[in-house]
Amino acid sequence: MQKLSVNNFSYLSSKTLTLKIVETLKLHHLKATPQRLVIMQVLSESAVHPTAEQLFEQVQATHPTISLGTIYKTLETLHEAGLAQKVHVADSAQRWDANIHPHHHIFCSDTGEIVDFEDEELDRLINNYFLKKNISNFTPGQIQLQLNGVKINPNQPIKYHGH
Amino acid sequence: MQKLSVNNFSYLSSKTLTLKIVETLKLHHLKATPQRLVIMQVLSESAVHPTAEQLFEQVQATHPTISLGTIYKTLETLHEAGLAQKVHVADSAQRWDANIHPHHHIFCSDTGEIVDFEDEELDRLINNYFLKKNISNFTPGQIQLQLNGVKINPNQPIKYHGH
DNA sequence: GTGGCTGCAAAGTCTTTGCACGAGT
DNA sequence: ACTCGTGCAAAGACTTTGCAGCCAC
Repeated sequence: MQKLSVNNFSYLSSKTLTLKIVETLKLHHLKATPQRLVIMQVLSESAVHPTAEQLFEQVQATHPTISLGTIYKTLETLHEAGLAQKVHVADSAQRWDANIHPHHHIFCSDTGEIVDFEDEELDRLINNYFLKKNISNFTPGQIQLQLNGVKINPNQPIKYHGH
Repeated sequence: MQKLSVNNFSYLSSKTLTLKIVETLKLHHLKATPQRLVIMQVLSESAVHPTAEQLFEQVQATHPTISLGTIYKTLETLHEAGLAQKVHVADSAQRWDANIHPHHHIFCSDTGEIVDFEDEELDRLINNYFLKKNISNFTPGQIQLQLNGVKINPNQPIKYHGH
């Protein structure tokens, strides 16, 4: 089945994004409920890799009746459908990423900030390496790299060449 | 301060390992209590990257009076001293690793198994890459790679060239 | 109409905390 | 002796679950 990433459409207007989300949900045989639409939209427009709780707070601003339980269930459902990724970092509740394209993470241990890092050259490098390296009794899948460190100026964003 | 990894001494007899652990603790100005000795010994001899609970069960076999709370506190203390690493994987409580040498992880999403992966060539490759790549407003530290996948034969261990 | 989804609240799991006592230095 | 560490139990944080009613299809 074709997989559509929710947040590869950030150039779209909010209305068009909603349509795209509806389409994506239907492709995965999931009902396009208003709750799911909001949650997916907020997650896909977020840059912070939010926790369920953070997502809940943001969603509440416009949809105060959506419950925290629904956020949890929806995120798990999206994950099972391959529409959201879990991100695991130190000393934090489960965090979420709408970017389902294989990618890496830069993690600031001071602020807890996570920045997506995507680079073909790096992927080629690592993939070539593991092709040479024989790992027996194991079928490799996604490779995820995490670059830990600290921000120099906490008020400025982390950037990298290619952004 | 010199940092000693607890589990770099697996070739040592149990008695010598204990002495090494005492020495390591004192180096870090931590009291060498029997509880800490057992916990460090069990962790350093474990291959499964155990959770606090799993460690507790193993410790109980020989030291039934050590409490779970002490396991948690001890692990956190060891972590702060740089003597134990946290390992974050999907759908699991916090897991622990006595190997504090920078290294990577192979993770089987079927069995939850984690295998340490250490290779100089890979580290050189990645470090060179990030030296070229300019990431601004960020002081990079440890790079951790996780190779996700599934075991082919669940009853056999995962191995790789160089093991 | 029906099956899947939601809201609610309760329960479950994992982890931290406070405190009095005990032990290592 | 003094300070740090431990055991215990309670509390806290995070997440899942059960179920009745509702809504997208």
